[in-house]
Amino acid sequence: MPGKEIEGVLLDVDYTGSGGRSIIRLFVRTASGIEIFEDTEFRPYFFVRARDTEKAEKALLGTAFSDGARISKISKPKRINELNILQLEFDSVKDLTGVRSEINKVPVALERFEHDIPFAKRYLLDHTLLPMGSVRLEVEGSRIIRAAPGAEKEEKYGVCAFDLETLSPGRFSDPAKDPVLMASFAEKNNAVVLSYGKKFHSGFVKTFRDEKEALSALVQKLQQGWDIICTYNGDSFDFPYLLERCKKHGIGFGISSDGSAPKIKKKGRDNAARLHGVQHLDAYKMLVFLARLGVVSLIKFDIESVVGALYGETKRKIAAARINEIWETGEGLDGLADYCREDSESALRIGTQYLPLMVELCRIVKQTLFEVSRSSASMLVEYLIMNKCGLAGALIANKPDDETSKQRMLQTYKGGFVMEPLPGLHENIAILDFSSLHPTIMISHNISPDSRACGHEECRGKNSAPTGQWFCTKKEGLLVSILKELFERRMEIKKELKQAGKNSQGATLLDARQHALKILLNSFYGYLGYSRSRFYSRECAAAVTAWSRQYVQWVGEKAEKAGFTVLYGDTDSAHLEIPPEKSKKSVEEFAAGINSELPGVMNLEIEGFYRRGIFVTKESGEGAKKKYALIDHDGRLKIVGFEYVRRDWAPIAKETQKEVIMAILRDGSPEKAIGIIRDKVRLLKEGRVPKKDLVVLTQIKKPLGKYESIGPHVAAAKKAIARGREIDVGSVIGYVITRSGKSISDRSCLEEYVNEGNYDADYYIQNQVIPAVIKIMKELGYSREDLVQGGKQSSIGSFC
DNA sequence: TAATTCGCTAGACCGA
DNA sequence: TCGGTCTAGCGAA
Repeated sequence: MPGKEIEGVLLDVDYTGSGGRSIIRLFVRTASGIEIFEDTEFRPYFFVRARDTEKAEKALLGTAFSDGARISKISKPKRINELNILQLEFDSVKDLTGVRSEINKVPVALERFEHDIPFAKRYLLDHTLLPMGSVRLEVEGSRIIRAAPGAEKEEKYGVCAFDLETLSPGRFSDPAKDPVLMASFAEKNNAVVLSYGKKFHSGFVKTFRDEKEALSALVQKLQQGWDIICTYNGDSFDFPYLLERCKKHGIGFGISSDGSAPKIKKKGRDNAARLHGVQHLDAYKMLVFLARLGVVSLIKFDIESVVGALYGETKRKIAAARINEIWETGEGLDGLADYCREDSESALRIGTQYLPLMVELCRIVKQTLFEVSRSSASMLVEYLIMNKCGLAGALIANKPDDETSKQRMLQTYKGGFVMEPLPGLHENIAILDFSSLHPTIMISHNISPDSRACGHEECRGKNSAPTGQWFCTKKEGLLVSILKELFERRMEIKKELKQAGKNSQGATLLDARQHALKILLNSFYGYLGYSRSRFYSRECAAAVTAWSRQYVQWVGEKAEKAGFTVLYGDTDSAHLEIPPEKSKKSVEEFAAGINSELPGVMNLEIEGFYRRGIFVTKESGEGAKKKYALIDHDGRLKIVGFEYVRRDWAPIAKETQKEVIMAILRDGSPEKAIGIIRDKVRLLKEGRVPKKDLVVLTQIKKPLGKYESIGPHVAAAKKAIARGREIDVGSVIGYVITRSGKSISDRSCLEEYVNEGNYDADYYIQNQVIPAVIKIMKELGYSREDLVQGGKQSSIGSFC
């Protein structure tokens, strides 16, 4: 009897245990809400390799494992193109983990494979299903007969967010004692605050009799069939807190699609609040993930800083003590409600903004939003490799043990080539760079651990890296087959995007798609050299960089021969000075010539043309690498590596540097630059510079006790802790150098304890402003003395 | 259970 | 007190 066809959006996969069997559940959003289907047939399994499979099978069946863990079936896997492999199947995940941990009890040598892949992920891999994408099921009742991916199309998701404010009487809030004061709930175009027992005037506040009623109302809102619930730090705070308060009040907190309450799962070092079906997107975790991928660049991750950095809006912060005060006195309640509402609105805004990108990542790597938003670059690559292994009939290589990965960490290899720049001011510059250098080298030279050092003498002759490693030219490597697919898809999408136009209807989706692909493409090279990689190959990583050095240097040589002056180059780029007799067109022709000689998909593109640029000299007299400033023909500045782009310099120094660069590159006026510097020095000396322009931001990267060298940031942090402030590892602190103390560290103090005007002018002149601009002015023939009020005659002392 | 290497610079630290 | 070395953080690609 044929089953019913169901098509919907796959939100989640998990498993339940009933009667000693683990059963896969799919959460699919259909026209009638989020429905749950079960695949009762799919079993947990892993593989073992044995010299003699028959003996191994007997030995496995004859072994007793603890707690009655048992293998339900042993077979030769159809999936794997390798002999000597057995597939061990289990009734439950519990059986699998029991047997897996005691496999060495079996009296024949067995090597385990794919034993650490969680059951739900296993299901997704084996069925090539796309979470956050369309799925097609054949079902009988709620039982799945067949599951397959559906047609690719744009989906809309129901997204909401919530946030809590809690009481914290003189300490951190404790959910066992301290009530939730108010909760906010945001959905598209609407947000409300739920509170109780107090008088509010704002229309968006709904007031209840007590906490229990208010929280019940929140739970009701969260239960309305959402696809995604956003929080900001809900993994560590809002969900665990709400869970406990609901328990205390006897409120049913069954907001998951199966009616169960959120579960706090251990994930790495911290926790994750896991819902079933409906996806919990912790916008904070997502931003940490995106920051590591380089999608966003954020310093601090508290919501106020994030909103400031992403949207340029100042979001005020109400301190915990103030919240308590407002609640107790009843003064300023509407302000607090406002604040609470903004928090959930911000969580929703952040979540919604990056959702298209996240969804594409989910679909490409075939994992859920919950997993992907809490993952890392290496995990994304790993998911892709696992998917490919499944399709290619290959075993997924095991993770290295700690010892192996430690050993790997000690073995490094040579990276990209960085050319020493020609210091000074230059006019008429073109920057050329290789598009996606590392992935295109890998594709074009078939660099993959499984294609290295093949048996063919011919390949050795035709496709050897400068390191001497060679790669097969007959059979495509596994990583390369993945890269090629990603690369080709991205090219297609970019073409579509170009045709449709940046402001067209589907542009957001297409852009998210190409961005996701780009992120993945760029993650592969690093994964080759990553010590915990399943596909680690230092030889491959080194071959990639060796080829990169060869290509970029070759471009430089060609450019010189073509009559350009190579000013600088870093890893994948060449900065060329175009001589007066040459035109932009000659650069285009040069690039076209290079491209006609490049292998495979490698491509050199013109990044841009610039009117003027400056490279500076180090103290040692060499040209400084990774530091330059350019201005294009429309007056747009590009500042790279300079103090201006560094967070651990004071704004006064950074701003002065930018203005000086502007005066020189835009106006061509060193005199103007001198004037700017003198103005700033004068302001500093007169004590008129506001505190905010003096704050240096630095991250505390390890426990304060572990520092061998006590720098200003560590000193400031220690002093702050002595005053009762809490500073965690990872927090970014802002400090100011004050007047009282001997060393710089003695004089450093956390910004919040410093009064306006209390700063060491000498320090800010000598150690911040002057160093930031002197390198630039020196290129124009000016000395330290020239920066001083009164001109060349003055000594350094005159501005001290 | 954080993809890589290359590079700059500051300020502490330490021994003469 | 000076100068060299090392620790530390951050950025480029």
